[in-house]
Amino acid sequence: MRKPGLSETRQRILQFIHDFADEHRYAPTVRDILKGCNLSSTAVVQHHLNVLDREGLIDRDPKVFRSIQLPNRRSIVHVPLLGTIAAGEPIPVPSSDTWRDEADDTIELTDEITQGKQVYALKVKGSSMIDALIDDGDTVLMQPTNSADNGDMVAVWLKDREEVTLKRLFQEHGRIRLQPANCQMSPIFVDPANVEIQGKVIGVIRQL
Amino acid sequence: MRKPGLSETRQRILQFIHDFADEHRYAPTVRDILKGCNLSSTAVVQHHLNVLDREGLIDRDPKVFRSIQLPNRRSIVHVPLLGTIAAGEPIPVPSSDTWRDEADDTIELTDEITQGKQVYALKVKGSSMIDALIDDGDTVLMQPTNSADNGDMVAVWLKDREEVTLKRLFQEHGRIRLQPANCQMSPIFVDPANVEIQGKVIGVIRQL
DNA sequence: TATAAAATGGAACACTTGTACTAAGAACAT
DNA sequence: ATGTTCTTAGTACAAGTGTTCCATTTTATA
Repeated sequence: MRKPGLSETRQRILQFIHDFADEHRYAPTVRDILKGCNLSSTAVVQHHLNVLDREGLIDRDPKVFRSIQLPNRRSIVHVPLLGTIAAGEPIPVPSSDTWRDEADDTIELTDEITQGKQVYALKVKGSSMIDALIDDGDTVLMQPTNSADNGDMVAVWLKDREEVTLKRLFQEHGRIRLQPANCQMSPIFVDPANVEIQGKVIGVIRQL
Repeated sequence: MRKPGLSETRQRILQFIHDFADEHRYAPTVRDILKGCNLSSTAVVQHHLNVLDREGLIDRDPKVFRSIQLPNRRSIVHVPLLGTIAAGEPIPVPSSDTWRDEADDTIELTDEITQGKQVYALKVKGSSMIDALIDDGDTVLMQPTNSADNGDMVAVWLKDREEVTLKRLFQEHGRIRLQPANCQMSPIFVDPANVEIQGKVIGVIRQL
């Protein structure tokens, strides 16, 4: 955590900004920092803020009060919950409409979880995804796509069986191997013409 | 989303506050709202803000610029990542020290995921938790406790086998039933003296 | 030790932002 | 119509907040 080459005072200022923002949900002023760090002149704070700014350790918009921000700070993203995923039915695929439709449910995650990607969420219905280590009631985070790299966990629609399944996908000379996440289970092999990739799974969330 | 009994203009103001905060990471001023909502006097904004405040639809600290906040907003919590969980070793149990030790890794989640509870995180090592539908590399969210209600998913240390396992726990007249999350698998029955509850699992996160 | 560089103090100043006052238009019921 | 209430305008002022200047002290460097 401690950055070398950073004076004790500036370290304290950074920490204070962090804690203050955590507590109040808005950034501290120069004078807040002054009191919070036991300094005795706004000029001192000003000086350190300038240095921190120059070194990229804080962001701030001059002309905007209370605009000090710590970079690399996680932000909250609103992930639309577009419906359910079950074995017997194709998954909802987002249109440009559904992305911004505020009327639907959303779950709020940090971008650490979504990895900064544009994702949507589906609630798992039923126990058919057990072999992907996904339980009834879990939430899966999907990235819309029609293609995938080898090894990606994808939601595929198997045309002949008329069912959707979550598996790791591998292209193998003329056929496709679908490998369950549970390593104790066997893969299935299908004809490429028989599979339709509906999205890539980038995460699973289970709340108990 | 749309609150009934809320004038069109005030609705727009709420929406603007939300969007502005999302974009800038700090709250709008009266004059920001003025421009953003195509109004033409600060007094109008002021008036609507007063009404919204009175109705509890916004929070703000008079005397603090840019302090307008929307209530019910998710906030980010820093969950300490205290170590790993594997079959063969007891899990790290947090002390009051480790909670605030900033040197350790943390993951940042919304309180929607942690359900507002005080939790810590463990990284799963190995495939021994497969029957709990938990894979190698998953992150489990734990709540420290020595007791549990029937049906809770807990981390228990089995003294005779010297291993930790994640199961649903049920007290049954003189014995304890440990039920795997995977319903296809059978429960095990153990002597109460043989189990030591190390924590309650309140969530699982998998990133692919 | 001598010198430069960095950090600190105190205070004034300028800009940002919230608030109050007044007046006028719009909606609405009597 | 008439009055009441809600909304919109324009403006001025007060308070919060960032910035600058200069002097002083402390720390680092040769």
